Amino acid sequence: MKKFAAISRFPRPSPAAKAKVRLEPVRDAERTQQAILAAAEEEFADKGLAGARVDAIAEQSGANKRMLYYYFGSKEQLYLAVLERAYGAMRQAERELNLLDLEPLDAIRRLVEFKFDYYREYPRLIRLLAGENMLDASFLKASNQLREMHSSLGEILESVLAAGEKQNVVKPGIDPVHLYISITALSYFYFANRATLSVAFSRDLTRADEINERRTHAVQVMLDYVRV
Amino acid sequence: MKKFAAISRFPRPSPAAKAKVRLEPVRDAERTQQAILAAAEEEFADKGLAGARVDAIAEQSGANKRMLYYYFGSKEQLYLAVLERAYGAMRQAERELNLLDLEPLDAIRRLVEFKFDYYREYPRLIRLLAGENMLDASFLKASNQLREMHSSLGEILESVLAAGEKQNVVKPGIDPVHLYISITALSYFYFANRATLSVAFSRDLTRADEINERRTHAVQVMLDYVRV
Amino acid sequence: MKKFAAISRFPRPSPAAKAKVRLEPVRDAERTQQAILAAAEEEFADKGLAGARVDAIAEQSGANKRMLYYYFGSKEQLYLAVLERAYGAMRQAERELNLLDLEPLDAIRRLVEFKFDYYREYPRLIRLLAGENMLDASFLKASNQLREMHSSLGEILESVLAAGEKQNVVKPGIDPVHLYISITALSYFYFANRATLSVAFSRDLTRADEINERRTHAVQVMLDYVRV
Amino acid sequence: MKKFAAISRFPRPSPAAKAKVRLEPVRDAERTQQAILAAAEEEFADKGLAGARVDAIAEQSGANKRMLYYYFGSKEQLYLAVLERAYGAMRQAERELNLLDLEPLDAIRRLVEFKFDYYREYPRLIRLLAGENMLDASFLKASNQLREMHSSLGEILESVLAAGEKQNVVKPGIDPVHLYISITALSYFYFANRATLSVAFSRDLTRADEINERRTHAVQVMLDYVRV
DNA sequence: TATGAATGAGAATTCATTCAT
DNA sequence: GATGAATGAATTCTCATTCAT
Repeated sequence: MKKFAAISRFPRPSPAAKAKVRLEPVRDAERTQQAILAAAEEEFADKGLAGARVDAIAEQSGANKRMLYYYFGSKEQLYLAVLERAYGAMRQAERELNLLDLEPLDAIRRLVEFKFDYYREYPRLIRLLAGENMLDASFLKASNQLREMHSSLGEILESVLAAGEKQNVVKPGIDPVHLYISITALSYFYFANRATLSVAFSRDLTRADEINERRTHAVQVMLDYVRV
Repeated sequence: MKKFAAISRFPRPSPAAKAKVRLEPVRDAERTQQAILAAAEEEFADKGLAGARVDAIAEQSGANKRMLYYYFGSKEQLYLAVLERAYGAMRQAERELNLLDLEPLDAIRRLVEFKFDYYREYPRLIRLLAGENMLDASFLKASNQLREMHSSLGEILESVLAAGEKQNVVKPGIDPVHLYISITALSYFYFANRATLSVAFSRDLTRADEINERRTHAVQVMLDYVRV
Repeated sequence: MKKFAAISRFPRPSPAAKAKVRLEPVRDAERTQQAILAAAEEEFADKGLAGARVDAIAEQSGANKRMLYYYFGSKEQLYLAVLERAYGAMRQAERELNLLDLEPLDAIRRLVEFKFDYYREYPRLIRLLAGENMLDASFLKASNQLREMHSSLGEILESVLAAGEKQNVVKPGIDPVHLYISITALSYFYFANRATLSVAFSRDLTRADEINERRTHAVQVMLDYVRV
Repeated sequence: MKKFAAISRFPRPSPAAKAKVRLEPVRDAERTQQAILAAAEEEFADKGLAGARVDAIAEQSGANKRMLYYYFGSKEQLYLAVLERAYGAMRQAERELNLLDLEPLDAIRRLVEFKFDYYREYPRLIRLLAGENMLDASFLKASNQLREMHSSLGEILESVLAAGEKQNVVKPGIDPVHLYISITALSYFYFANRATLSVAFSRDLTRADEINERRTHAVQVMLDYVRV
């Protein structure tokens, strides 16, 4: 008897699928696709594109392997679908931050915390991005959908910094792109490399108190940098 | 039991291997092993453990595929040997920094610059580490050699910070481990994710002037953070 | 849906397979498995576990090599399946002998003849057992299925001997296990070692008249032993 | 520092080799060959021709792998050499039995006991023979040396039986070849199949008391058969 | 006579993908 | 839409044997 995998809360299944009554898992296109995507996300995040196994995804999703090709065409296209969904969800969340409504320093703090919290709650994204970087972002580059998803944060941060300068609370000359990269780096690197770092420092960096301490640290570093 | 001669600052493939020139069949165990290691480092850095191809390593190294098993036992053991060499070389280089001989703020700057320069010159290390993190550092954890290679930088940074506090040039209460992680993050993330970042910001982050700007930025961020 | 009829007394390769005729690609799991088992039995009996070639089994069975792993997992597990089938069939045949319905001496004679005839008709079993003995019965020992297939003949022979003693036609004190071993030995050794024996005695022991003579001899030896 | 493997007591090294003072194991042709033969005998007995590993033999013998080819030419020729040595030693031992000097029934008993004891003390021979039988005695057949080593026991047993008949202690009409085969079978099968038999009867047939009981049983069976 | 490095032909196993129903 | 069987091209690994010293 087949079971569908739990579906990640981040890239949510469409409301339609969600509203469906859970009956026998037969002949429900939307639901099958979501189950495959969820299983694929896990597998690709865990093993990378090369290490992922189509068989594992099929089994984990509860769908027949043939369905995977039916809906997505190939392993690579499935990988792309996963990437688009996860990456798109993050970009969407960023867009909903409304940083321009905040005081400049609050906006910086908000962004740092958002990045940190997002990665903490959705570590698969980090692994997907790490894998994609090992592929030189070749799928990101090839994706029409994702090419159009430029981070708008560059421009938004530019406005934030400009406002801060005008209010004399932010030092002048900060490159918004490098600022964004650093904000992301402080969280991403921590979550991406917890494994090797824990070994290197003989200190369990996966504990909740360590994580909270890191969050405070990241905010502090970035605020110290932007403040006048 | 084999021992390697002193390892050059970055283990790099010999020019011969790089040009895919077949080694003349000199029966030189050391040379063959080095050629295999060099080729393997490149392949594993490029493709990760799962994506790497033993055949490709053999061909690239100019050695017979059988030699790879003769000397290293299996693909995974070869991967471990590569990791140990690359990781060990970095730790060794860190040890030679002699940060304690510098003024506290100079030491911080020196460390940021060192990390940045090391990754810039040896990007394969980043890719190896990224791959290893996707494996949850399972090989790092399993390696006796590497387990003993705890970064000594935790303690060294602690001394640097203490000295800085005493001289009243460093703010109190900084956690040396998180400081080290942030220093590393600012460089690592940049080099590791240049590919996706360049897409996201439509800006070629691989150009030399961008890289230099990044270096300056990283130093600034960390100094702003530690300064009193 | 195709199904094979009850399996003939000795699992033997279908004539089709024997003639190396490619099965038409009917998608019939049961049939494919049986074809693989039959081909594997022949190969393992011929060459032993180490000498058998997975490629040869695949070709002989008419199935794709991949199917072999699909259904049996590995060469060793396939070997085990073959062993279980062949060994189980013999134990089953033994169980159907109903020795207790016969007069004691008739029962002994019946058992000797049965063993002899079984090995004569199914020489692959001898070769499988010889191979398995060279592996110290490691697969027999590891098989849950086979562990439970203790020969019941120990107890049955015990009853036969007891009845014979009571009737004063069998001498007392005979160990049923050693009796069984000897009965088996006289047939097994002959068929297993015909090759070397024929050389040693410059006498073709594979001829039908030699075989019949041997059968008579074996019966005589065992009856002379048990008779009072 | 290399060590030579212990050399089996059955096929003994030549006296010359034996008299050598044990110095460093360099450049002693005879000794190297004996070490290789001893290691090969163990490996071939354990694994069969197909399962045996040339590397294992070389390592176990303490000799360089190249030496193995230097002295024996190939894996198969080495196997043959092992077979010839082991088989020849048994035939030689048989020849030294001098059965004709004994009373007929004593001669039979002597032969049964000899076979039993020889296999007990030299179980590798059983495994070598079992392996060779799986190869259809192809090496025995091909060996000039072994072809000439017909068992003389056929003729000797014929004389023994004739004498027994004349003395009226042996029943007439016994085929000496089948008698010899049965005598061998009762011991060989027991030692060859102890592994599977122990499993089948849940009884440890490798214990010393079991073995002694078996010896008595074998003598009894054969004497009951030949006696008038 | 001895040694360790090297080789190429296989052998087992894996994997993404397609077919027949 | 869905399923399980089937496929062939890789892919890792093994092995007997030979070469250079």
